[in-house]
Amino acid sequence: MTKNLVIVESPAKAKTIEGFLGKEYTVKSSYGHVRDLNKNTLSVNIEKDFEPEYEISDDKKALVAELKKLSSQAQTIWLASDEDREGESISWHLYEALDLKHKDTKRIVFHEITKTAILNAIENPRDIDMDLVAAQQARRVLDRLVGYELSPLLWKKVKPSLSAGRVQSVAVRLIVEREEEIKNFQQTSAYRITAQFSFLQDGQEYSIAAEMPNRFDTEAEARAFVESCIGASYKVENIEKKPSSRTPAPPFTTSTLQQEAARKLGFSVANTMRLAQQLYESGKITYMRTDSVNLSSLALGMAKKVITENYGADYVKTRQYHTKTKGAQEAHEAIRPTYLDQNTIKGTADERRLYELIWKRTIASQMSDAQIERTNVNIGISTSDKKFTATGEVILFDGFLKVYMESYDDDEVENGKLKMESSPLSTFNFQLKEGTVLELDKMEAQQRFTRHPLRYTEASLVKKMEELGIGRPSTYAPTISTIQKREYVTKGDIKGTVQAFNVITLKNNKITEKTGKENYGAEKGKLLPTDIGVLVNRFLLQYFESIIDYNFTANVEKEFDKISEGQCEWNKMIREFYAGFHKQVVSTTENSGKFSGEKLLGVDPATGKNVYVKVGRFGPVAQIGDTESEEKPRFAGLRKNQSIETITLEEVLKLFEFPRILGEYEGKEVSVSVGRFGPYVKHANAFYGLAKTDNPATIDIERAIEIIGEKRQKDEENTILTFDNDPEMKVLNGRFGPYIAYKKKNYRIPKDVDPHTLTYEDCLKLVEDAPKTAPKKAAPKRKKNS
DNA sequence: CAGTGAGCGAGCTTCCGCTTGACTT
Repeated sequence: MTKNLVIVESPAKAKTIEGFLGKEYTVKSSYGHVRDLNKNTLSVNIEKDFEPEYEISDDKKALVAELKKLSSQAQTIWLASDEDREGESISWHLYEALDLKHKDTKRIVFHEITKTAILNAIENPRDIDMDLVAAQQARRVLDRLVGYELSPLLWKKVKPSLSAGRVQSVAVRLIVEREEEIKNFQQTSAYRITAQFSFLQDGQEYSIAAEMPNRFDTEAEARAFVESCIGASYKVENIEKKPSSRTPAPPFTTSTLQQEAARKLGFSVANTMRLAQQLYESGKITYMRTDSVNLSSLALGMAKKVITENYGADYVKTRQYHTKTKGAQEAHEAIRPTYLDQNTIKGTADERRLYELIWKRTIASQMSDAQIERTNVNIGISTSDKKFTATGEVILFDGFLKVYMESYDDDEVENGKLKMESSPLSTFNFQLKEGTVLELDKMEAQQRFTRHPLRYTEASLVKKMEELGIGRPSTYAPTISTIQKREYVTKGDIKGTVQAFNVITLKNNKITEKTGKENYGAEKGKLLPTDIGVLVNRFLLQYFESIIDYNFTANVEKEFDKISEGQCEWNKMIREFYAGFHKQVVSTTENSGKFSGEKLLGVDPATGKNVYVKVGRFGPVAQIGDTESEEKPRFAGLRKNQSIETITLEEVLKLFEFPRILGEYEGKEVSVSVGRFGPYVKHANAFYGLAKTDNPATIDIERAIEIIGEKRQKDEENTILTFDNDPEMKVLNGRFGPYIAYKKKNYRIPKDVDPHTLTYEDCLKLVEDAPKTAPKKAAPKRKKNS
């Protein structure tokens, strides 16, 4: 029997807090929300002013029962979920689901997990803020209405099982529109003039690299300029020294951690979050889903001590950062090491690398500015008014740079705005004087091409979404996985193209010209829209532009804020939104036809029939013949790397060349075809995948038989046991170790059993005792071919 | 895993945010 029951959201937090409070307190976790709308129905009663129909989530039933028991025995129940909209709602749902009494219930909040903060919270309890709960309810209901009315519309008009939502559909839109921008990009070029100078000082030769601030648009202008420099002399006209400083980046939030881990360590967003979760659960870092850059006073104190000890007092400058992020709720601290005096930890290599990144960023954020002296040198040309400039940076005091420097995305560097920050700091290690005469070693006019904007990476998409205020720290990673699961977007590489550029060189007063070659536009691990993504986006843009408007979330957030301040009723807001939205859903349902993106490619030379490409029930498909005609059209699915946007008639006709019948083997037909999982050989109702080096268009019967033989041998090697009395029962060795295969289903073998010693009866028993697995969802029904 | 796309109709899919394990073929 406990006197006080404290309920927080996360079990790791519960453990820590229990240590701070005496034994009169039991601390439990709700594991996030305990109630939600039913997944299978709309669960919003439109007639009853949008009343939500909540239920205890299946995986929370046991937990709620336990909490209910504990709370009935406790004198006081402290609801200590996070201090934000969702957290307030979690407390209210707990209050409802546990049947708590008002007089026994206290709502407390804290932003940092420190003893002082917790004790202070206990001293200052309040009631549940029902306005904030209403705002969360509005958010929840709006998302449900949008998601559950738009998705079925897509099933009907575009393709089954698709989805749309306030967040994911905007993420897809960003990726689709970036691709369009790239497609419409008009490349131009200009000539950049650089020069290499040298001079003697105290008997030693120094060299300086300089550049002309302006570029020439045409080759003729560039050449004319270079020619005008034949025989010219060069002189330092003035030198400008400017002190400047640089400040460290704020501590990590979820979004900036994902970005830096991608740039510096090459981690995917999901991988970063998995590792961070590990670090959090083992107590090494603070909570990893946060939009706050705030550090507790305890952390600031620790940082000061660590920096002083390691680098000296000069390097300390503690600061409190403030978020600039739209809609930030700041329920937690920034992501930081729990113990700042540990600059490394035990763990896997990746855990260590992520931890060290967090440690450096946190420490650097509390260190002094770097003091820099920037030197600009103007170099005059005797034959021209134009000038060259050379710049150099000297670090006078490194400050935080001793520990950490933030990285930038390539496009930011390209844009030039971050050039100085990101280029390696160059130094003038000599004293230039005004009037120094410089020797020209070489001058070059090089043709430079403008570059299209870069495609999004996972991390740069998260960054963009955060800027737009779309999605939350807990949903960035899942959203990226959803839009890939729906096949709106794939992750892939773009091959660059080789591009020629001209270079005009002036050396020893002689001009030479040559052509260089450069690989342009190669990109790795980028998010690319698929045909389905493009089509769904076009559909939403045509009929529901307001929902995928980049400002939609920001606008409804303003409404939610009004609700949370008690200035507006949540039902009223939803009522007003739903009136227009639902009308549009109904009119689109009734007035629009199938939205398949059908495109007439041309005419099949063999039959004279029309050839189309479109998005069909199973994805992008090519079609020969008209649907309305007497004769049934022929269909062939597009390959993974093909798109209805770019595929040619020729390529489409090739798709219809399969299946190719190769001949006979063991009295059965051998054919080759291309399926969902790539090219395969089919023989006697069995399938054999082709090797990467095999071409299904040219493969012959001999090679096919070879492939069949190889696969059979491999299966043989993976077979541990077979039984004469029942050929359907097999013990096989698979990816996860030995298992039993029986009647097209697989069963586990207990770890302590040697699979080689199993008898037929043992196997049958294991099959029968296997826990009844829920029928695989969405298992496609298949006709038995007798 | 490896088919599919006439039309019909049954029965399925789906949102965003809060949180962790259970479990894999």
